[in-house]
Amino acid sequence: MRVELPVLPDLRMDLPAPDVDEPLDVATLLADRVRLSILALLRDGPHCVCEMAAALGVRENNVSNHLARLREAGLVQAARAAGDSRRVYYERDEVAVADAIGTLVGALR
Amino acid sequence: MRVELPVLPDLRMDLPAPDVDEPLDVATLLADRVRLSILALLRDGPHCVCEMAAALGVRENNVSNHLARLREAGLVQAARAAGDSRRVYYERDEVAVADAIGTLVGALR
DNA sequence: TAGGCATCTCATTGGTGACTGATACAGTCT
DNA sequence: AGACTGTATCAGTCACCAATGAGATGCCTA
Repeated sequence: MRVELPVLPDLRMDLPAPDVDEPLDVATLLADRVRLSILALLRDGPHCVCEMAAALGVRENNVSNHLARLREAGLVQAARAAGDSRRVYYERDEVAVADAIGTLVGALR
Repeated sequence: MRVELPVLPDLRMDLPAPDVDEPLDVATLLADRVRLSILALLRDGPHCVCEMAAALGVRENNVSNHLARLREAGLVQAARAAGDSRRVYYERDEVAVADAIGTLVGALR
């Protein structure tokens, strides 16, 4: 859809490039089906790696790889199960998730 | 950081995969430096292709490619300049941008 | 009309990142 | 101890997507 502008603006060839490094990191982190699904799965409480791998139909080491990236970003935390500490349960850091969203939204508003 | 869980949850290997198709599309669209920068540049009013290309230090056809994707997603609109209709000014569709953000945020909350 | 400018389109190519496979590590059970 | 489960790590491979290059289109000016 194309609308006519009322006046001809003069060219501004000196615009500064916006700093999008941080929001870009957030968007890049979210722009993967497995990672985004993990964060969605963890909305309603912690889950272990094997549960998430089964839910998403991907292999456990693959999930583990993505969890490592979410961990490094601070969006999730790991906790060994008390009864069987072979299993590692992950939960979202809600504050960090909210911060990340805020960073991304802040770049657009 | 690793905290012990109080009890051992029983495994839930039947979790449904969350539907993240739409929020994933949004995140994928934002997860590019040029596209995210374009949306940031357009916060304070319309700009033409050459202005944005200069600001971002990339070639015009490259910017045009990314604008085409943002257009298809409905996030920006094109308008020929009234005085010199060679130039095409782009502006954000604020409603569509807000919707896109809402879609992405909704997958995480 | 010709020539130049601004933008668009599209096929090709290069680089980044996700998946794989193998291996290592941590914990459980007999 | 040894076998097994669950998770983590890492190098290698492959697919996808952004940048490029060439060409086309639309508009302006002389």
